Amino acid sequence: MQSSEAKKEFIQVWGSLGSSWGINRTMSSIHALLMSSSKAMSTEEIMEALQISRGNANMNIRALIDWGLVKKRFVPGERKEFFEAGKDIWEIARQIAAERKKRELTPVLQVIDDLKAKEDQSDPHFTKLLNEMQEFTTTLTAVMEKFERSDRNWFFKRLMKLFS
Amino acid sequence: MQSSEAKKEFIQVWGSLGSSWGINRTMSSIHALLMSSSKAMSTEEIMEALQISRGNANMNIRALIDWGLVKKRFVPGERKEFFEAGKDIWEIARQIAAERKKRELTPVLQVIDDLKAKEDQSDPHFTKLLNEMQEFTTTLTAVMEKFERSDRNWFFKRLMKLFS
DNA sequence: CAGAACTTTCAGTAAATATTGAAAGATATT
DNA sequence: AATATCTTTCAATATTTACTGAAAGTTCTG
Repeated sequence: MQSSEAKKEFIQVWGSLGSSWGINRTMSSIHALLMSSSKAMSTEEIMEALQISRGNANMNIRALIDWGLVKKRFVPGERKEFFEAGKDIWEIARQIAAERKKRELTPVLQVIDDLKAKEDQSDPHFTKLLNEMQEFTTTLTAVMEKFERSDRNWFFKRLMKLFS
Repeated sequence: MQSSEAKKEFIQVWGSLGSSWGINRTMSSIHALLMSSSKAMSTEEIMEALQISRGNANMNIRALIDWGLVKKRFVPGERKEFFEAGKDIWEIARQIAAERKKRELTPVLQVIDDLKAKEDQSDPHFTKLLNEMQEFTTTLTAVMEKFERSDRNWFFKRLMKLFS
């Protein structure tokens, strides 16, 4: 499958966007490739399309599966695995938000808790900072959980309404 | 000024959080240091506290100023510059959101526009993807702009109401 | 169960990114 | 206007992160 110029550019852009958000370039490129492909692709095809090694392809496909962004797909009569990405953009956003919440927000809440316990109260300014940060993070977590559970459009509808 | 253990840990955690979001570790460490300091600090003091070189300190302080997270502060009788970070966590979040919108969301909208123009319509699936991505990005941009302009208490109140 | 088809791992290497420190550039001071 | 104080720049270097490819591992097939 030879991609159109537009698809290639899309893959490129998505890759660099990912990398500026702390997600490795290859991982987001594979994601873009699979999103823009209408059929599931094998590891070989991905390697070929992006000109990357087998090890790299394999590792990043696994990472995408881990993030819930890509699924294995068994193709009748084929022995090897095929992969496909979910195509609904709101669903993808929800998945990414949920994962980042789990990976980054939850640990931060934990750390703040620990710090508050350690902190000797000698610096009221710092104590206040920790408290506000805890409040902020807790609220943000709640927002993300709501988003995580909301159905496709409910959340953004509410949000837009809130701001209109 | 010798920081407490808790402050040191806070700086450390904030730094690694930043780096997992594509912001360089030193930049977020300096930010954490300044947030947790009740007085403005000079470049020298920052270098000393974080054990970093002058060049590194200077570059990252400039970046923080660029992001609107840190401000110069002239101290009477002192020739050198002092720096201080805003302390209001909602304000900080707003600033970061606004900057990332400007740096990443706006360019993406531009690219999608270009791609839609280039795309030859031969692949309806890809066309649909681009359209949905455009819709999504536009909505997200609108939400962030609202957040950007809203005043602190208003936003917080509305947000809490959404979840009650 | 031997061999083929495919997947995973990981030590070595390459590439990207961040940091240093010394020199050049400013700006103030006498 | 020479000197001192402070800031910025940037080529060299160090560190971190990502990638490769071959070998080991796994699963399927006849």
